[in-house]
Amino acid sequence: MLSFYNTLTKKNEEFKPINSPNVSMYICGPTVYDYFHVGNARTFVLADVIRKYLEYKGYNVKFVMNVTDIDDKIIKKANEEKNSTIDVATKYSIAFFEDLKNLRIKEATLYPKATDHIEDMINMIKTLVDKGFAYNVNGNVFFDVKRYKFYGKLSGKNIDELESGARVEINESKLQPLDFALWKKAKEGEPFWDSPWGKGRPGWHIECSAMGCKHLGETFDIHAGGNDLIFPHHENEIAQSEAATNKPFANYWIHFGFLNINKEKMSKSLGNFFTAREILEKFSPEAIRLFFLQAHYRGPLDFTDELLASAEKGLEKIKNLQDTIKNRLKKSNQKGVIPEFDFDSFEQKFNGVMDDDFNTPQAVSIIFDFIREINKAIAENNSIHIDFYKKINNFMEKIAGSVLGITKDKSLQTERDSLLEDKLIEILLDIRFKAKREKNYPLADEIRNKLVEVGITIKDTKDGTDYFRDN
RNA sequence: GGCGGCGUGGCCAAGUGGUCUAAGGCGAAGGUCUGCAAAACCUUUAUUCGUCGGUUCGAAUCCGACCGCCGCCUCCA
Repeated sequence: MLSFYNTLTKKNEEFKPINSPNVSMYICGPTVYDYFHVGNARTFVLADVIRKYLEYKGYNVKFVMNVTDIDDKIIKKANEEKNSTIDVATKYSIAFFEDLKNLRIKEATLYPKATDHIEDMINMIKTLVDKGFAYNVNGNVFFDVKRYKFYGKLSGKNIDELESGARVEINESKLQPLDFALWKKAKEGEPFWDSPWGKGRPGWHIECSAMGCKHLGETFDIHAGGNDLIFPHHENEIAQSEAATNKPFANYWIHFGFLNINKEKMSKSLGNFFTAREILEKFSPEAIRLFFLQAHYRGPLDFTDELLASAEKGLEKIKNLQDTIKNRLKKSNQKGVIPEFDFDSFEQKFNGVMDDDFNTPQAVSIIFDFIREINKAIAENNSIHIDFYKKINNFMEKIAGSVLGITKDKSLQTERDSLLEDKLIEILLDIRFKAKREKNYPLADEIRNKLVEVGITIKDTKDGTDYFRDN
């Protein structure tokens, strides 16, 4: 039974989809005005793992991630780069998709763009104006937070206290400072769309409401995003959507903890950030994912090169096992033994911890326990039946691969392997084996060293010599 | 000021009332295997969970106080 923490109710709840086995899930995607940073990457990877775990459990997940392609920051960037907002958005959208792919994040079912949904947003704003939840001041339309009596229910904030905080921008035209823009009047030279309130563009919050409702329904299952979106973004989404539809917007709200630099939030506005693509140049996507998954999704996590390096090191354990399996699958015969091994109990443990608020650190520890036991089983037996390796491979692919994404990427592997290369290596290993048998160690070592020079490492084992290519 | 979170071994990080003398990864030390390697495996590395009190038969886990750190309340994953 899967249960996880719901920000809306502030407790763990059993997950009951509206229309099982279908699950509707929305995650706030990027505003494409720059490359996204590692903090964003954490959110995207974690959402990816949750989505994949749901799929692993048999749910059919409709996973929607929006792309905000019109917004103040894009306009600003366009001015800086002396470019059009469309060019800026296009450039960084392309980069966004590349980075997602490089992080081994599964493609969403849909990536709706804000500019493709202006009509839907205008309609929702119209409804809000008609119902008296929103008001127009000179072509700017604001949501009246006082009219929506549950305002603050997600973030646990109270309107009056927020006002006394006095950090909210003073804007003469608003009824109260917390009111937020649904529609912004276009200034000179800014991109605009026609609307009943004149030329302008949508406010930031309305797009998620409009696109969520359109693609997932007025009420959907899961809405996820980073911690800092709880207020005001998600609070505002709830207010708008529920005021417009009279229905609950999303049933479960999941929020991810921050990635910090020296205990401080990594953010574009603080300038202490690394882009995901920078980090991908230094570390493998699997190591980055492992690093994220070794901490709980709701807590903060400090980011340093040292920590990434230790994740990269840990990942080698996984890779080494995969390499071993790959070798054995190639040559193991049908005659060896099949060691006793309880694959099911590992899978059950994995399910158990993931069902409990997606405890990925424990899930990872189970993978490592599994690897240790498997390595032991392999070491203890002289000749192992190929079926055993197939089972190991299936387990790893199913759990560590498909759900967590911390196994070595297969597509990369197959590209690098050529049959001819394999045969040549095997010929050399055969010669080396004979040399060893005749105690001609200088020749044996020479072969090994020469292979290392071209990026092939070999390991002598009870079942012959394994070899693998360095990545 | 309001709201929320956190403080566990050298580092990272699970665990939230008994199975905890506390998982897993990294690091360190020793060992097994090997012609030597590599990998793997084994052993050791927190009788202790920020501090001080309390509740309880029993607490890292609940309560209180204190110390320290961080986030949201403004665009932000």
